[in-house]
Amino acid sequence: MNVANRDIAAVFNEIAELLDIEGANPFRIRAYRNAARVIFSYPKEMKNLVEEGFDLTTIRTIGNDLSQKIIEIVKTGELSFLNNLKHRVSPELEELLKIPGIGPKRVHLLHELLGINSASELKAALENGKLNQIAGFGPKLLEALRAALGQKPSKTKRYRLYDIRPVAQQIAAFLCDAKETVRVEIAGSIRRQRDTAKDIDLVAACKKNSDIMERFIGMDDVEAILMRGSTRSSIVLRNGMHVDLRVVPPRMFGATLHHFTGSKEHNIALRMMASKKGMKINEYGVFKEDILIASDTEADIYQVLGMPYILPELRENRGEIEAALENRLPSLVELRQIRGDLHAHTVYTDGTNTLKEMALAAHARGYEYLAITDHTQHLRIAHGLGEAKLLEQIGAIDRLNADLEEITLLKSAEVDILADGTLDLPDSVLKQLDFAVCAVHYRFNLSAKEQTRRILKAMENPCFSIFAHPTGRLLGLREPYELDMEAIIRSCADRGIILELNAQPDRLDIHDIHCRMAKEAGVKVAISTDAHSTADLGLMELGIGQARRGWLEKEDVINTFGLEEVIKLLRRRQH
DNA sequence: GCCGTTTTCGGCCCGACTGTTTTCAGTCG
Repeated sequence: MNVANRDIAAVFNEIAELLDIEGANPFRIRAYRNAARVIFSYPKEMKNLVEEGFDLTTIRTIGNDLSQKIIEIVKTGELSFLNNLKHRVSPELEELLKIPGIGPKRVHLLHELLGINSASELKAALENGKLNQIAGFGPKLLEALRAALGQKPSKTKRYRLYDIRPVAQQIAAFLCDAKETVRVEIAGSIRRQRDTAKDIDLVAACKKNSDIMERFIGMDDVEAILMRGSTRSSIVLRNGMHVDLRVVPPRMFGATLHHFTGSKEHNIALRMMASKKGMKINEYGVFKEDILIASDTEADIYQVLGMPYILPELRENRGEIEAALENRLPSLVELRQIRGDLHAHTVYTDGTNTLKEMALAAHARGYEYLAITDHTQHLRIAHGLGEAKLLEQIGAIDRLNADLEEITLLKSAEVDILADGTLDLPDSVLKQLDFAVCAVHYRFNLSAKEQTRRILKAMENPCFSIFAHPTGRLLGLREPYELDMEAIIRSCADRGIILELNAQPDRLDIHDIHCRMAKEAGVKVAISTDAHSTADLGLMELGIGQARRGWLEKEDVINTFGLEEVIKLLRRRQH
C-alpha cells in the first residue's frame, strides 16, 4: 500500500465537499480543507511519519481526530468515515458544485426537494419546469443555469502561467489608458507566480470620474459580463478566461492589491494575527479601533503588523508569516543573478538552432556558459545521439569554444535513464562530457518503489550530475510519476547531485514544494530552460518564478555561479 | 475539527455583487 500525501489531501477535500453539501458546521469543513492543503504541501510523506511513530498532531491544522484519520488512511488505504459519508451524501453531487452559480446550499436544496443527483438530472428538471417551484430560484438564476449547463463546467479549469500572464499584461496595459487612472496591477495567483491560474485578477487605482469600468467591460474580446458593479466587475473573454477588475481610490491601493494578491490562506492567517492585536484588516486597509492605520502600500500593511514586507511568491501560509516575524525571510533568487543555462538542445537532435546560434543567443543574454544537452540514442523520437554522433558533437563544441571569446559551451547530454537504472551511453563516452544531465523519458507507470529504485541506481553512476525534470509532470496533461522524492533528495544530498528546475511552461518541474525540500536538505537546484530554440532561452524567467515560490536564494541555484565554480560542482563526483 | 499571551470553551477573515427579497441568503474570491 503506497499512500502519498496527495491521496490523503484528496480524501480530506472530498470529505469537505460532501460535508458542505450536507450542511455541516462551516468551520469543521474548513478544518478538513486546511488540513488537506497543509498535507498536500508537507515536505515529508505522512506514510513515513506514521511508520516512524511521529506525533502528527504537532503539525499545524492536524489534531487528534485528523491524526487518527491519517493513520487509518495510511494503514488501510481507505477511510471508513468517508465511506459512511458517501452513503449519506451521493458523491455524484460534487459535479453539481462545478456549475457556476451552484454552491453547497443549492445542491442540498436541489437534492432534498427534487431528488436531483447529477448535472443531467438538473438539466431535465430545468427543461420540465420543476425548478421554478423552488423558492429562491428566480428567472435570472434559471437562465444562468441554462447557459452554464450548455457548456463544460468551468469553475475548476486552470491555465498555464505562460499562457495567461501575457493576456493579463495586455489588459492591464489597455486599462492604464483609462481616464483618471493612476495605476493598474495584476494581482492573484499570477502575481504570486503560481504555475497555473484560474482567472485574471486586476486592481486599479483611480480618481473620481474614471471611465475604467466602461473601458473594461467594453473591450473587444469580451464574450460575457458576469458581474458589473461600481467598484468590481467580472467578465469572460472569448478565449474562455475569466477576468476580475477591482477599482479603488489611490490611497487604498496597497491594501486592495494585497487583498486580491492573496493567497486566501495567507490573508486569513494575517487577519487572525491582526485580530489578536486588536486590529482588523480588510481590502481597504488595516484598522485599529475603526481608525485607518495603513492602506497606501503593501509594505505599510506589513509594517503596522510588526513584520517586514513579504514578497507575493511567498504568500501561501506555508511559514512565511512566522519567518517574517522572526526576521528570517529568504532573499529570493532573481533573474539578473543567472549566469548560464545548463540544459539546451540543437539541430543535432530535436532543437531548431545550431551550436553557434545557441551560443550567440546565450551570450546576448549576458551568460558566461551554456550546456549543450542533446538527447541520447534511446529517445528515437527526438533522433537521440549514439556514441559516434555525440563524439562528433564534442569535437564541434571544442572547435567552436576555441573561437568563442566571451561564452563557453559545456559538453553534455540529456542521457536517458533506462528501465533497469543504467544510463543510455557507456561510461567511456560519458566521461568525455563535462557532465551528464539524466532524465526519465519512458516507463512512467512503474510503482513508486520501482521507479525510485531505478533512479537511485542510475544516481550511483559518478557521471550523473543533474537530474532533469525529476517528476515528469506535464501541467494539465500528465500527472507526475510515482516517486519517493524524499529518498531521491537524500540521495542527491549524499552524492552531490543537482536537481533541475525545468522551466518549460508545461513542466516547471521540480515545483515549489520540492525546491524547499531540496534547499532544506542542502541540495542545489539548476534552473534550466531545456531550450529547443534560441527563443526558448527566455523561459528562464518562468523558472525563476517557480524557484522563488520555493524559497530559493542565489546560493541555492547553481547557475548563479560563475563558470569555474559550476564546473567544480558538476564534476566533483568524478574526482 | 482546530486551537490557546482572553487556553479546554467558544471562537474561527471579510466584503462585493446578484437575485429575489422588503432585509437577506448564497456565491465568490
